[in-house]
Amino acid sequence: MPALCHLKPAISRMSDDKKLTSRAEDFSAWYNEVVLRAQLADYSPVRGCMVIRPDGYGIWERMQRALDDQFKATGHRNAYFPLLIPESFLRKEAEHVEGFAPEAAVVTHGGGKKLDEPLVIRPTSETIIYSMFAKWVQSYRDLPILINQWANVVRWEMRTRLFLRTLEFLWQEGHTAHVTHDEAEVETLMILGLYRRFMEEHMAMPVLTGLKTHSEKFAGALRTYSCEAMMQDNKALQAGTSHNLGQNFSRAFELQFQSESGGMEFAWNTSWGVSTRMIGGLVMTHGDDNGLRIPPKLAPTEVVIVPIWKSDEERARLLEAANNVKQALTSWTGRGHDGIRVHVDAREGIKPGAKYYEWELRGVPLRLELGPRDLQSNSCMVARRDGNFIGPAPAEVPGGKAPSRKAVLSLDGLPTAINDILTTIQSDMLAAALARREANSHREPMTYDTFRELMEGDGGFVYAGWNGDPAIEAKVKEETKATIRCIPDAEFRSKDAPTTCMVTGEPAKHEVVWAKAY
RNA sequence: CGGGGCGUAGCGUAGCCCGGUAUCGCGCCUGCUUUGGGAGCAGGAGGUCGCCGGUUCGAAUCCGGCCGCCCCGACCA
Repeated sequence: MPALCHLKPAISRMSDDKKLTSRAEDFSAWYNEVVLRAQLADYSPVRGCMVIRPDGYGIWERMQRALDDQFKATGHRNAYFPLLIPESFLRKEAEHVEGFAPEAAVVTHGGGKKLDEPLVIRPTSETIIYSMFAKWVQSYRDLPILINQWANVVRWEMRTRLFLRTLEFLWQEGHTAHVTHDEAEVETLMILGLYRRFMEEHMAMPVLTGLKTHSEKFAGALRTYSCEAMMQDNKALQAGTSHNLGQNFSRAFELQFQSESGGMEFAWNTSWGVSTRMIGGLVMTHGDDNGLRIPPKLAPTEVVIVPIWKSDEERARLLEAANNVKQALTSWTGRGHDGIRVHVDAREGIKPGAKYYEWELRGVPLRLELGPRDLQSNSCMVARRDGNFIGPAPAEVPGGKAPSRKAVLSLDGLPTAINDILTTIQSDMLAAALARREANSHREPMTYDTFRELMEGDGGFVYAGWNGDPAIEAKVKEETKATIRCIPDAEFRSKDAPTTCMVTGEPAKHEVVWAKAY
């Protein structure tokens, strides 16, 4: 089928070279190679769409599970609203149309006939959801409504990147309706905090939270808050958003309720979402020149066991031993009902070293090597994907050679030891990512000239004063490609907050964080 | 939509200027020897050279048209 000829990834020097393009050499080529070769995703026959492969989807499933538990714990329930939305719905909220009309995919035909009214494939579901809420709400007693849905959405983007920006992507969108503005604001901020904790604790990806400026907020929202992460090329990735929608959609869809005092009032709404884009963030936060590194909590496979044998007799013995170790780990109850997720690489005809490289590329946090000598001593060799020592670093090695980063662990009590190491990896990854972000954040007094040089060079996050004028924001974007990522929440602000606007020298209205962004 | 580049095996490519049905590497399959950091040797499978048309005895190669993809500029989780 000639139509499939464009499926070739646009990547140079991939197959004839076992090594990845390095991050320093070409960060975006590196990213594409990691995503493809770690088998997270592949290109689809349709431009801008992607297939999420089992290893990528496995990460998504773990993200879903952790988030879904949190949504449920905070009183939300899942529902599902349809993919197709009447085009007229999109038009009912002025800012919303403006924001999404250009990137809407529209269905004009069905059943072989032209439709009376075109249907839009949801770019987001505010319109259909609040129109339904309007049917379900009569009284303040019906509020709040706390709904979440896991769904796919379509936005006809011009330039696409695997996971970061595709025409179709998977996400979760929460939609709530409340009696008061303040209650909606509390919900918006609660979810923002929930996202932040998820990104730190599960993704090991530090984020700063804050308020979006008017030009960067969601079309149709009163206020948008976001989580912003720093990738290894020092660009910002907006990893999650939480919106206080005010009464904009309530008014558009007549979502009214009778209040305690008997009058009719419009409900106050929030919406919030995170998407498969987070997987791209994970790759660009933790990956190295050997490939992917997945934090244990999100890794579909936490431990890979590579048995080593020479003869057939040894092979049988080692495979049995490997499976016994796997059994001990998967059935371990030390962290509740979920055992440790283990894979035994029993493939023949591939040397152990080749397997090591492959599992490192694919990001498995911990590798366990099991050979005849280990069996003899009732132990195994363990290596951390993040390259850190297991236990304290050896003080010195004779001959000045680099000390081995593998450690010998006894097979007795192995699950506990492995679990401890996984926990350490998880926290070390967060600490490393946090240190990297801080090392590339600039809180020193900054002139606009210095800022421009910085944005032409290494980039990073720049904390600076802003007079609050959208025209200045636009000018900086025009001149440097950097945008205001957010007006940071209190805990992220500088101790000595800038008092003047970086560009005009006028009194600063806010301290803001500037960066180039994905 | 403007500017640039490219479509040859699963992937990366040579050949194209100077027409004679296709090169090499990686991967894949089989066998033997290997297996504690990317194995070696031998054999093998796999391509209507993006599509349509033209020139020609003959087109991957020359000519025309079309399609698609990638990169750079105006939008975005």
